[in-house]
Amino acid sequence: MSKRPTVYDVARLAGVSTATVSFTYSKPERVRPDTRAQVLAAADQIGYVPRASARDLARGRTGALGLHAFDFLLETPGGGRTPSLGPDLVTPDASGVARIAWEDGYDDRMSDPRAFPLYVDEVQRGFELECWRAGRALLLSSGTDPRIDLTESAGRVDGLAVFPGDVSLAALEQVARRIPIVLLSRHDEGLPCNRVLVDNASGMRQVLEHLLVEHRTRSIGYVGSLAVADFAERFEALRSGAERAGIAAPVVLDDSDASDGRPLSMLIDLASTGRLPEALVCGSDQVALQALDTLAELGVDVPGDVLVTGFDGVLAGRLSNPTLTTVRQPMEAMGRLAARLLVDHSADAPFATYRLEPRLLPRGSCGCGAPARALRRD
Amino acid sequence: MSKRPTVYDVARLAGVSTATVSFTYSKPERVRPDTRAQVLAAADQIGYVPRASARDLARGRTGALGLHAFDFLLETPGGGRTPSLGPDLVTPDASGVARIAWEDGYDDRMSDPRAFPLYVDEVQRGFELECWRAGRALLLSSGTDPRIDLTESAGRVDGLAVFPGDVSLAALEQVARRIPIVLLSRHDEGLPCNRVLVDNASGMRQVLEHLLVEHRTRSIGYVGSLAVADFAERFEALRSGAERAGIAAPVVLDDSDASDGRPLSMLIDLASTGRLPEALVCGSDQVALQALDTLAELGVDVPGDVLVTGFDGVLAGRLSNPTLTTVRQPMEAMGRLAARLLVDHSADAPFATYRLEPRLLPRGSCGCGAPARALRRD
DNA sequence: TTGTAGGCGTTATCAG
DNA sequence: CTGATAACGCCTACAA
Repeated sequence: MSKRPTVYDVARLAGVSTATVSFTYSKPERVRPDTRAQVLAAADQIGYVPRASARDLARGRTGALGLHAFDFLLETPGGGRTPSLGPDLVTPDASGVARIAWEDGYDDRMSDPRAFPLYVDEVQRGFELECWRAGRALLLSSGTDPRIDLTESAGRVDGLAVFPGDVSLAALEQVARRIPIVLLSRHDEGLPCNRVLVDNASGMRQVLEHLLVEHRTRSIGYVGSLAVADFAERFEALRSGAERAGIAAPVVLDDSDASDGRPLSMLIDLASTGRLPEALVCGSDQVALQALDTLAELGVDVPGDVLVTGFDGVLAGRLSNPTLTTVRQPMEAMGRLAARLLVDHSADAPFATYRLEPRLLPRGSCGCGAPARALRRD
Repeated sequence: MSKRPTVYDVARLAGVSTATVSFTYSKPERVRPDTRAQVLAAADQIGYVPRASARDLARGRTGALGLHAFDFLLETPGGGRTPSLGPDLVTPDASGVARIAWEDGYDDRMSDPRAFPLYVDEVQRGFELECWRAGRALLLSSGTDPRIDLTESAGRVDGLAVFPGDVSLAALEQVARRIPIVLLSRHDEGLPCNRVLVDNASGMRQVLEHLLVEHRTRSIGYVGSLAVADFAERFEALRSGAERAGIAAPVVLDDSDASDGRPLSMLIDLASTGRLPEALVCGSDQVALQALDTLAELGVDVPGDVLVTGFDGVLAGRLSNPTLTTVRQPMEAMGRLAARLLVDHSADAPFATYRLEPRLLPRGSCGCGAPARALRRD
């Protein structure tokens, strides 16, 4: 009795059978009101809380949806997401109260738009909202061990959305055989599942056209890694677009090796030798913001000396100086769509790729700063 | 065989017993390497994914931590969190590709700093980070039915953090008897659990002192509801502070009834009859930003005609015009602390209340706009 | 190191 | 509407 109470305990106390107890929780309408009241009272009295694991086991499904990311450290080299510790746990005083103050700057560091919200956070939010709508619980997971962790979370949910990251195709294939999967911004071929991704080529075309038409740009540099699939697509669109427009192929400033300290060394080289192109098209907002910092330190004026554009549309781009011209991905919509595909999943529906349209947001870093009141409407 | 494979299937195929299969996953070191390889190969072949519900049931715990919120609609009346639908699911074409474009303004609405990230989001982020650190999965849940939903999620996790909202004390008490609970910004008395909250009084004292000393304010209005515990604490601190300072008691502009359409009718009244106090101290950033909007529409200049302050420190306060003077809660730290208390929980440790120190951030809405470059450093 | 068998707490089935 | 009982899939002594 002093152990965790079960349906049996409740049933005995309420003078009913376990089935009645079960129904009381899962199908209230199928049990007489006063019986129900008795059961609830009994449950209350002995502190009964139904165990989901038992229910899920019996039912054969969990009712939860999952969103799996991989170690953030891998995703944002040098980024601010490293899970650093807060202050040590203070011992409460006699009255059970602990006051915690912070060393100067702690909460500033902890509330940095450059670290949050990022792309994944906005997608995640969309996923959350759609889960609430569907009345589904949401299991968030993240892992460094690509094998174990993915399988782990897969075993807990009825459907799983997966962010880009270092996971073995084999593991994904395995999981995809048991539950529906949605790939977010991943281009892995041959997996039996739905995909939600953004039309990178369209986004880049919008950037290029804007630069060519509005700013008469004739020379372009691309800043960013080429290793990630999304980035590679973006660069390729830029390259082929430049070719089509008859301007020089974009110089590539790859920063993928610069994970810490002073990144963007190639940018520094070009800037200090006066060989900067007229515009720097960056593979992501994060890189673009770094570039803005670097250029500012070098005394290069943006957009006066060089135009800069990003990709993603994170909030930090509205707080930089100058504000960042960028391509906004419909991040929340991507998350919503992913969740919806999982919720509505039917075994026989064919898999599809959903390619969402991004949109150019001209702002200060290309000299198209919006008027003042646009602060609120963007 | 066409059904979901289980340990038995794997065991049979690998020519071992189910115990060996189990060990292969949970205690790899206790099984001979080649046996292990065989088991994994067999699992791979038939697409075996261990079911967490069965494991959790057998083990008696889930390994996951939970964060429970209540219906957002209740929390942010008239706010932008209403889970509205995205566009309808487009049918993919023959090649399995669906292109989705958006009506104008859709993604603007969907990416509004006034709706995200809010207080809860930043706390949640801290909680997430700490979960990753501890290698725990995180179950996010939200519910309208305060009774069922809370119990539901409680049944799935080893520990639960609870946001403020409409939940019956009885339900919380029930759950607290089975698993450790941490209350976030909740002041419910008498529950056997830890609490993490912010020192509202300290925050308000900082605001008041700033207004009195730096701006020589002599008359103050309080804007916001008094129904929520946090808000009530803030108002009380303001009231008693004003009394101590020998200035008039703050006028209360309660907006709790104005859930839609034109809120802040009292503010409009005062403004249009020229009876505005010198400073409007708001109970939250959200209310403060609404006040800023309303005042702008009325042609009242901030901070010229009236000073405005908020409370929370959400990102939107840096994007408003003028930027919002506010008190920042260490939101991420609160989330981290909550998770940590759950992870480190030991049955015999006494419960405590952790009261974190917030900090004043003087900005434009009280005429203390930071210098330009502070955009990045705040 | 590996196999056997009982138990974890609920749900579902099928009578009554 | 309620009661008995067999799954559900895995873990873990205990034995071999």
